[in-house]
Amino acid sequence: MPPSTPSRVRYDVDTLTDVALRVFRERGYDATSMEHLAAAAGITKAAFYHHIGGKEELLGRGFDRALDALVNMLNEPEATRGPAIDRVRHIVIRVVELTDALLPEVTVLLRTRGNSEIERTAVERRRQFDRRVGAIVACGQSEGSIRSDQDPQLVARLVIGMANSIVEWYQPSGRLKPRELAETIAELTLAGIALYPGPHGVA
Amino acid sequence: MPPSTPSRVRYDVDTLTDVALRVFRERGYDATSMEHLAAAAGITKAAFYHHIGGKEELLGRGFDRALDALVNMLNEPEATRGPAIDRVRHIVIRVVELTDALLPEVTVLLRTRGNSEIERTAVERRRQFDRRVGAIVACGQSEGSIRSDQDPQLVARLVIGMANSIVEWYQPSGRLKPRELAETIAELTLAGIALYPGPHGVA
DNA sequence: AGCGCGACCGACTGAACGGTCAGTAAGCTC
DNA sequence: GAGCTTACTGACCGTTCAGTCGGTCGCGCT
Repeated sequence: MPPSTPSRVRYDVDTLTDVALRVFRERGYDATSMEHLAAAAGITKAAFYHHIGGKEELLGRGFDRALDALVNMLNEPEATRGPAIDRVRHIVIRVVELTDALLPEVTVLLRTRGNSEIERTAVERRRQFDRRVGAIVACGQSEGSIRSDQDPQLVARLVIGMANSIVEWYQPSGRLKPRELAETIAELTLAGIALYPGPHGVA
Repeated sequence: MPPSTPSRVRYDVDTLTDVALRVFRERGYDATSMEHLAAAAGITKAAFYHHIGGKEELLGRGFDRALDALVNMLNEPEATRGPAIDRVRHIVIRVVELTDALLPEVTVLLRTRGNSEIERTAVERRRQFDRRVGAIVACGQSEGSIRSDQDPQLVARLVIGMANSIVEWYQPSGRLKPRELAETIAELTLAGIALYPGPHGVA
């Protein structure tokens, strides 16, 4: 038998983490049993435990994947140099792209309630991400590229909140291409939906 | 003993539903046991079952509270008459206000994954809500009050998504008043965050 | 005073949970 | 082909879950 068709499919930690996060995204972490994961992977529950330390380790690996990608993105040159409004635009686009690439990981991260130590750590890292974006918004306000009539931290939360909200309905296999979606969200974030900015709004 | 200080606190279905939804919001529905609910209410688990039919009934009551409020809101005169851009603005503000007033209910609704029949029904009702908002956006595009370079259903999802995202961090007891928050979100939705709309964006 | 009833409790049940373990089969090495 | 390692299985463990049940308490009514 050629080595391209092995007699038995082999699994490793990363592959099983992929499977687990896909199921976590569909059913939610708490509603997913190890039997669900085993069935989705095509092996027994005990075989799962041969590769991983426990259910929560799978969750932690998902958190790390998502948070590492998000934090690394904030260190990209386009997110650290230039006018703050352009940096915010880049961040919004990259958040959407990363969500497309790591949809299960990001979805699970966003749904976490902080019920365990590992979840609370992830929530705290995510808060730090929001705070860094808030600092960039504040920078843009003193620069004059971003409107100064709103709290910068609140603006950051809302902008990131809109970008994050796509996990509720977005399907990578759908017709809507991630690039188009990212551009749309960046455009709405920066310019809003109104055609004539005159008569609407408060200020 | 005066009737104002009864020897035993009495509970009814609505009070217990309040307690349950508060805990569901903090821990998540699946991670919440009936013992958690009983402890939060100050009674035993068996006493809880004296008033309600089961755990899922509490969830269903939360769904109904949130969805009834949201759908009724769409039938308010300010959401059915006038320029579509003003109707969208009103809807955004009311969504924030309702989220403030029914924070546990709305949060639990938004986190639902559709694992049971009652959850799937709620998800479907929520989709119908989004679709009705999408129709109003489309109306505004043909009216000329909303920009026509984006898919109306996508715009609706994103606008509602931003408003919904506040459940992740908003606390009704905090310094930020719901009215101010609602105005900020409506303003960002309509006009965006950029100060000079010229050099930024794609189109 | 005594009765009835709704509210409530402690103790329980069967099922499902996360996780363990002894054992097996396949592949590699010498 | 003996011996070892890795991947995996089926049966099982203790715990926790949603939900049940027989009985008790206290209030209102007569």
